[in-house]
Amino acid sequence: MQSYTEENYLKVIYHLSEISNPVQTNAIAERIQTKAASVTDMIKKLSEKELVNYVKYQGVTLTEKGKLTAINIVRKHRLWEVFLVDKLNFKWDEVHEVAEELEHIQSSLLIERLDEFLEFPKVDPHGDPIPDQHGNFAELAFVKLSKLSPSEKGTITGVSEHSSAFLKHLEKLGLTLGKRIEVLEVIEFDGSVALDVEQQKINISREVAKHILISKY
Amino acid sequence: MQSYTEENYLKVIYHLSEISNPVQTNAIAERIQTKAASVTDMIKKLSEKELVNYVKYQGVTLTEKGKLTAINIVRKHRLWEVFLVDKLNFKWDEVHEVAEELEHIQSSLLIERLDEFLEFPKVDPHGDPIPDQHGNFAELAFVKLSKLSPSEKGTITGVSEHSSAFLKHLEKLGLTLGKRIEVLEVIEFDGSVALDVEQQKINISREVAKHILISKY
DNA sequence: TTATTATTTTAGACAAATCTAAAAATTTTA
DNA sequence: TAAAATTTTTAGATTTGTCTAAAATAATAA
Repeated sequence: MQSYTEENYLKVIYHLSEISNPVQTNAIAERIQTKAASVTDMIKKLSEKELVNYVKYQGVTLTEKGKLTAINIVRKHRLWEVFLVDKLNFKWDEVHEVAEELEHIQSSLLIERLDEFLEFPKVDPHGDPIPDQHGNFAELAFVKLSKLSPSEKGTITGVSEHSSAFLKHLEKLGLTLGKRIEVLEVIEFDGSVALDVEQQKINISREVAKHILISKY
Repeated sequence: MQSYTEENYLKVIYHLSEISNPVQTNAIAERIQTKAASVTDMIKKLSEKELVNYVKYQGVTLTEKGKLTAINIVRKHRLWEVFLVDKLNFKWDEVHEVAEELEHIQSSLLIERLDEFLEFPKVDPHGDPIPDQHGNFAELAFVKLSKLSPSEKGTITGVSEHSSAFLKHLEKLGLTLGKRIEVLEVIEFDGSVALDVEQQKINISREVAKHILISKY
């Protein structure tokens, strides 16, 4: 069994390793809001427990065991987010912090019953997939909006950035889950994208486009 | 804001002070599964934060501030128990440990929404009353006999345990529906209760008293 | 390819919560 | 009421997770 803190490190390493692998000490420190020295200490501890592979100065990767633990926390986090939005009427930009706490509750009975109560959801309110109890993700076909070319169409099915600033920005632009979009133009100068959303032409920066997930069907 | 550990101490002191006030160091140590020395340390800390009144060797009482904090944790615990039983089909004897964890989640929005979702329950699955967000308990038609203080009177109007062993025990003691009782004394040692029933003085354990419901009118 | 800069690790310290062992205070018993 | 037993507190140590400052390593630039 891992401590609350250890769980947080594993989760953060899991998320960061989707961007780059192995994960750097400083990247973890920034995400966890702590100092690099503290990260090194914790990494050593996780390494002794065989939850991560660690080579000095080279960064960390999760072991199979560490990855399963991390995915389990992600599962709990996303199920709780569904609960908060579907049952308690939280808005999608209000759920993250509370789910950060709830994800550490230790009871597999609780989480399986919650899954059932929510009718086995496959994605969370941000469109991120929810793994099953064995750590397997359902196959979901989506692409970053920033990867689409002019004239390509699709439906917004998720985001890969969950700060409330970002989510509020999207709401203001009318870019919410389920909306149908078409790419009109990709500006060479800065990579920004011109879109058609419900007959409205809007422009978004490449930074924003990168975090919008599109299903092409 | 209090730590997880501080919250636990406050909650335990709150519950123990219903049996005897002030609360002894050893009583807390036993409940929290720790050593008396550790309790003394924590009590000093809580005292500095003005959450408890502490006199060396005399035990502790909660301050108004400490009591409110404790009641708030009790509120959260009981609301989560209702959720687990009513929504996730937990049995009433499976909920306690999970609720012990859930009660420490910090989000008043969460707890108010949960209250609403559960349709503002007044009692938890064990029949214990759920205080409102200001720490007030609703006046209930029934009170557990174990909650009465010396000299309080009432009429036996129900039980919250239906095993035949328990019911036979009550018959033997003459504690049947409709009988008028008066609490003579609550024994500090084990929380057992001395009663007057039809001019007879009898003693019952706290465990039994907990399952006898009294109407005070 | 050496110098500079950035990143990471080590060493030693600190705060929170706990522990053991011994001392102090209180309560009970004789 | 003095001795014995119990309860509580103190003193000093330990564990977990963190920190600062300095040293080591790696990456980048001249």
